[in-house]
Amino acid sequence: MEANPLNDPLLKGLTAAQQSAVLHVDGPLLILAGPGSGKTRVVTHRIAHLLRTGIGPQRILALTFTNKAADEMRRRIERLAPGKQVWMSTFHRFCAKMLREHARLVGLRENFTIYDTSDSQSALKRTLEAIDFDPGHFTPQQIAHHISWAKNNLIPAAQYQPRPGHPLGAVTAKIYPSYQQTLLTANAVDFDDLLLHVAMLLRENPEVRTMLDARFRYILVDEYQDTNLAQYAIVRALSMDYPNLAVTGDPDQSIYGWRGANLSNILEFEHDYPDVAVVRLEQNYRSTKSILRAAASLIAHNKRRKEKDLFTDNGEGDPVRLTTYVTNREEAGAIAQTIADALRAGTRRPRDFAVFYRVNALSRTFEFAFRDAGIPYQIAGGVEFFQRMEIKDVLAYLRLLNNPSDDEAFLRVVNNPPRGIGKTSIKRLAEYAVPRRQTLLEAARSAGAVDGLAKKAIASIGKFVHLIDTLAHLAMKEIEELMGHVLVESGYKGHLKESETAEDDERLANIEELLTVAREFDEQHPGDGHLEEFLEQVCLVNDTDVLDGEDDQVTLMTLHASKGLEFPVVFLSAVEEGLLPHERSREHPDEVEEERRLFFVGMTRAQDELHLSMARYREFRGQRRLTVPSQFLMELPVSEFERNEAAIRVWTTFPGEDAPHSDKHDGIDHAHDGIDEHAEIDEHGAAGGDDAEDLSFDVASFDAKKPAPPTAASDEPEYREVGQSARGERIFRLTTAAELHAPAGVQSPEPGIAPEVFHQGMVVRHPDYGIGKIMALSGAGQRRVATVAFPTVGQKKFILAASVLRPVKS
DNA sequence: ATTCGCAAAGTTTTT
DNA sequence: CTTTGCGAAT
Repeated sequence: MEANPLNDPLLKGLTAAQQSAVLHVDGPLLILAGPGSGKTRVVTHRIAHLLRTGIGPQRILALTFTNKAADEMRRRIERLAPGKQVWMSTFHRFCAKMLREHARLVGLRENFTIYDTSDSQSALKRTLEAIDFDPGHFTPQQIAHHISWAKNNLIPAAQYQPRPGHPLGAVTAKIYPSYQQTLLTANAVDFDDLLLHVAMLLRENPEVRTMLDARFRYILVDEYQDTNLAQYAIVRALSMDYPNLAVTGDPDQSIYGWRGANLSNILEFEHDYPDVAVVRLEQNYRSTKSILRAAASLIAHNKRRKEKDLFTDNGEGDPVRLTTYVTNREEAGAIAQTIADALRAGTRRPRDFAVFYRVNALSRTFEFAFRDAGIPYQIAGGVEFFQRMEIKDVLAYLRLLNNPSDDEAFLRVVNNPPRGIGKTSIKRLAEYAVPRRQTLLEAARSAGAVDGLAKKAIASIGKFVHLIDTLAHLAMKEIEELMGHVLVESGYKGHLKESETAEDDERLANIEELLTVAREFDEQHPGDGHLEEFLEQVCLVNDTDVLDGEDDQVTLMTLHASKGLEFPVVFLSAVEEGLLPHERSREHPDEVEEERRLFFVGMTRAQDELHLSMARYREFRGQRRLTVPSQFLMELPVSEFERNEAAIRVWTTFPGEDAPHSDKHDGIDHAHDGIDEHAEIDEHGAAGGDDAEDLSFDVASFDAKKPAPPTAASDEPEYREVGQSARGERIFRLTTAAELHAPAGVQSPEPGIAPEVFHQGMVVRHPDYGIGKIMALSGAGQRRVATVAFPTVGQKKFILAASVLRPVKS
């Protein structure tokens, strides 16, 4: 080992903190790594360091959450220490391997099938039917989710106890054991079982635990903040005799609490391993100072965290931009326009940009905008290849060959293509199989003995069984060849070819694609008999792994999907109450903290430019809604942002001229609406706000369109005349929903709250401006006036007796 | 066995 | 506005 860091390629260019992590060999290690802090570099260099101290590669295990992360790590290790085969994989893949070795210990056979989410759901529904249980108003999905929760929390079916007074728990208690039996009969596991079985196996078989603990002397866990209790137990069990456990993570980036990730695992790591070495990586190499400052300011509002001092030597950069658009279409259009301009100017390429949103449903507007603007884009997480019907069908044949007990696979293929085995016949088979704890294929073999089966059905079933047996002889062949036989001999391909629809043509193309996947697998796994491996490979893979910087396109994705990535320019859209934080988190403070972390993750993806935006009116689920700015905006240093407020716009016309049209396609060139063309008006019609003095007029943007006739009850925003300027021009502004829904002249749908309720420093909510803080109060009684600071629009004055301000409980 | 129509519900989703 | 699931109808 080299002593001088300057000459050591593994230490060169690293900070003292990073070096200490790289050089750490024995004992527990906690690396608290802020966003963009060079974590992957530290981790890979540390593994390379372990290797060169003479530790065998087979003694090292690195666990990640995604295939992508594992692949990236493997790639970098290969560069640092060529030829060393360190075991790097996802938790689930690792557990699948362990479980194959010890399947018998949990009542499985080593050729078990891994059910994906839809297989599991279908198995659950089948179980409900089989035990003839009516879950009342609970959906199978809710029950599945709750079973998943139990598994993530290390509660096996036998130990599940419903909490008193919890109806869903009571229902789950009835179904969970039966569902497990269904899986066991099918020699199958769901995703959660992979972890649960291994955790239980380690707990109940000390000799196995001891052996594996000794086998994996050096364990490394990435994204430790996202581990759930089962993963925690597994890691813990493997690090008792050899507690050389290194975990990396950032409590501030934990965004999978809703899936059972337990933030306590990382927060309490020092408690679990008292002699832990803690390394904090707080220097950020990714973002500008202004971006980092904003992100740090936001996350500081979380309670459950470890204080971190993020800093960077990078430049100050452009200020973070916060823009309020009138509608989501304008938001998307303006973002597309901004990108198009940069592309035209040649300063950026498409792959430099990313657009984030909280929910997938918001992607649509962007798709249209990008298509219109002719900007190449890709969306993370569309309809996934391996979820397609035809792919699942073909794979189901292979699954059934590998594991004849796989009932889900049987059901999928038994009458596909149609061979005259209808619903009734299948029902009879199931009725025969379930009480005997037989698999459906076993029952099919004794079809003659099954009550109530028609002669024709018995013959068809016999033919199907024969087909499977014939194909089973080929199961040891290479995957591509096997798949070819399946496609032809099952008649699946022929059935698709017969039909002439474009849809089926596409399916055939997808099947060709699957054959290519098989061919590639064969090339990587020379020789026969890798069917099980192939199936495991394809069911533990996610197509978003394919999505990376290969293509030069703008990337559209959810905030969740953005974790671990970085982009020069990030647009973070729809920063609105109900979306960020999401509606469903409102009740629980913990969940609001997770939403804040989600926002933090999104912001810290940006290298050079961060653009936050919101729309005053958002079309969502077919409805146009007035939005409220996100409460998180209050926690950002908005005073140093570049703010563009386009929400409440003032148009003026000279006497005799027409007012602007309120239709969205009104001919007004919104793309050119800038801050200096508009000013704000408070609800009393008086100019106010920071920019009031700069009120300027935009006569040029009017065309000859007629103003919309005032309609009584409409959700459409419209332009209303609100007064005259000193020069006699008519002033219009876009109405707010509060006005639209209230009779004219009435400001508030409900009477004002007694003015004396308000006090300085109180947090209040305004229907248009969102959440703000009372900065000052003056006057008394009916004339009492509050000065309120809002994150998006600055300070506003309100006569309390008449205003729609409401105190916010906090 | 497919197709049609209507009702209901619609965070996020590494595996 | 979608997508999805179920039941009825061809």
